[in-house]
Amino acid sequence: MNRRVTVRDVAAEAGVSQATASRVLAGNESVDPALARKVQEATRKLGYTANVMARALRTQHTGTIGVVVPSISNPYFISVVEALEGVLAETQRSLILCDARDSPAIEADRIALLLGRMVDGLIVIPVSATDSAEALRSASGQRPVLQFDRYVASAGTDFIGTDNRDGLRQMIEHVRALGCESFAYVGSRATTSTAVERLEAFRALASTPHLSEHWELLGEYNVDWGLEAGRRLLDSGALPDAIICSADLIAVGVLTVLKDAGVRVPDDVKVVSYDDSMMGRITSPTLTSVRQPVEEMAREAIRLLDGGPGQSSARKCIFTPQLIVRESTGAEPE
Amino acid sequence: MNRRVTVRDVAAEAGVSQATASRVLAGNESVDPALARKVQEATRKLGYTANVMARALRTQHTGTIGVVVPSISNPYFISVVEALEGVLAETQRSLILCDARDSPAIEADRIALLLGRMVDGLIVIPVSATDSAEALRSASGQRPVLQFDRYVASAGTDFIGTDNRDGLRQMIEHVRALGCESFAYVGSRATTSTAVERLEAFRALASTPHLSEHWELLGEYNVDWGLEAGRRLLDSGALPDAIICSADLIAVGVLTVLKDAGVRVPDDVKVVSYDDSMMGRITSPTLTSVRQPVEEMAREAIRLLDGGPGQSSARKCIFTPQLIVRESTGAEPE
DNA sequence: TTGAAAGCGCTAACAC
DNA sequence: GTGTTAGCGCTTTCAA
Repeated sequence: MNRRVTVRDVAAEAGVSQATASRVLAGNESVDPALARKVQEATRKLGYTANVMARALRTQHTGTIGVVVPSISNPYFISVVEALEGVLAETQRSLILCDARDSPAIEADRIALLLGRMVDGLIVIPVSATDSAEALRSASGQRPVLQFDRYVASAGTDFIGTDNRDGLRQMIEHVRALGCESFAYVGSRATTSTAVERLEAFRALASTPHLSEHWELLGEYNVDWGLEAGRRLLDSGALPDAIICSADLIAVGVLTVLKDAGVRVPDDVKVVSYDDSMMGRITSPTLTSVRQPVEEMAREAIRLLDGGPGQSSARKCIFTPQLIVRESTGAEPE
Repeated sequence: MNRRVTVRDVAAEAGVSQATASRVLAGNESVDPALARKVQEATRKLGYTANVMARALRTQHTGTIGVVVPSISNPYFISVVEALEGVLAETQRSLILCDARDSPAIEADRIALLLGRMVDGLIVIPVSATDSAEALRSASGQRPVLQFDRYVASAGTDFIGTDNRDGLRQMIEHVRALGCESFAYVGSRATTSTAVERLEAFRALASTPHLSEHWELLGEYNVDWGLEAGRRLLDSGALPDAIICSADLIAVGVLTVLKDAGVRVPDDVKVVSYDDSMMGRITSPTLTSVRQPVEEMAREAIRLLDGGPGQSSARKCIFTPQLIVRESTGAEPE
């Protein structure tokens, strides 16, 4: 646990000034090739790596962006992180990740942490449409901030998301085409923009004038809620023709309960879901699910972030998702 | 995007020296209550938050530890991160997470990044038993470093892990008790300590003098490899009585292929796995899997890290895992 | 091209 | 109890 090796050490070893060493390390300044080589060698010999914090203190940027997700155990969020990581790697940058554990307080804390560590920008999937606003707003006063997937209007930051309404439309048209006329919606409580938009779209689309009844079960974005909701559905007596789940995590729970009760999917009831995460490919049956174009969204997110703060007002960029049909609505096993 | 507000600003606003302001902010020094109040007010009025990097540059610690995992999409690693996060939260600390994307080069890079950001310590699940050594060794010269789950002996750091040999013993004894006599092992190539230990244990335990044949399929820790291995098993003609998988991710792939081929688990073949991650609870059938005591391991990890570098030599702390029996070896559906 | 020196925002000696 | 000052490791004027 030796003292860190600093530019000063490198400079001494190479027999040049600190400034020269720094120039060589930066690469872009004009330095005598001979001296440059000496510095390179010293660097290698001493195993020098720059202290990012000290450098950042000076330059005000770090080549890292901070990412805060509501829950690290949601595979959809993980896929977002991986996509962002890929895009950043193209420009030699990296990301540091924090988990808000579904708590606005922890989220605010992590945002402050990242800001204090001088990330060049922040990408946040907000925990709450209301309680996340303040932290986002105050952060956006210091660094470019972009909301991803979920939108908090009052935060006043740029936003990348998808058309949840259209996603729901695709789900419902698909099962209607299969003959379904009654629907249950199993989603999360309306605490996020995605939850609100999906629920409203469901309400608008699920019932037509002359037919179909529908019902709604609202909880959280996790497997346990899916299990619970599945049980309630079963206890209520009659099942709908189709169960519309607002996330794969939830659908997984629902599917499990259905299976245990001997209900056959898709024969007895169809199940459609949202996210198209890895989970939906390992369940039995596999899940028909709405895929969001995560890679493209990630690329656009970094582009916006790099563009600095929105010129005048916050920019919104909405992508169109696409339904992927699998066994839970009757696709043949691959 | 205003200029940051600094202690200097707060001090000026409160009409005291920078040092006094800093003392008040630190809290533990003795300061005239009247002045203290002024500083508090100025802080609030200006919306001051300390710059963690500047502070760290001075104090050499940050209240954050860095965690590097081989792959963020492996739910077992995610469970480790969540456990660590919980333990750190108890002492108002937090963690920043980096994904090595299964590459020793990226891993080295992330370790340097974290070190440059002055984390107080590093917990690493190494990507490779050989290629991760250098980065770990050099990091351990600067900060306390602890290896978790996988061990790189030459790195010379402390280690927290589980007894993989015993895990395998439990798996095999369990299926033997169920009458299985021939086994296939589907694991990852021997590039990590866990892969090596599990494979060796399998070899030592799977064949007894008078009966049973066995075979080995070695690939990666992911679902695709499980799919591939499952296909090979099927193509080879006869199936073993039991398939021993070295990770849930792999078992999930194997199970999928088996299901598609109409092979019944556990009737036709038993499947046992390792990790007891969430995945194993959503597959059909659910997976019998070896659970590692992640919470306790996390707590011990932080304890070791806090204890500073190993007094003399590297400390190793080995926990005992436990087999959880589920449907894939015949447990009744909950 | 190179070096000396200032300063990013903060804390900790050391003086008063 | 409070202020002055040095310096954490780095980059970047400004002179030479």
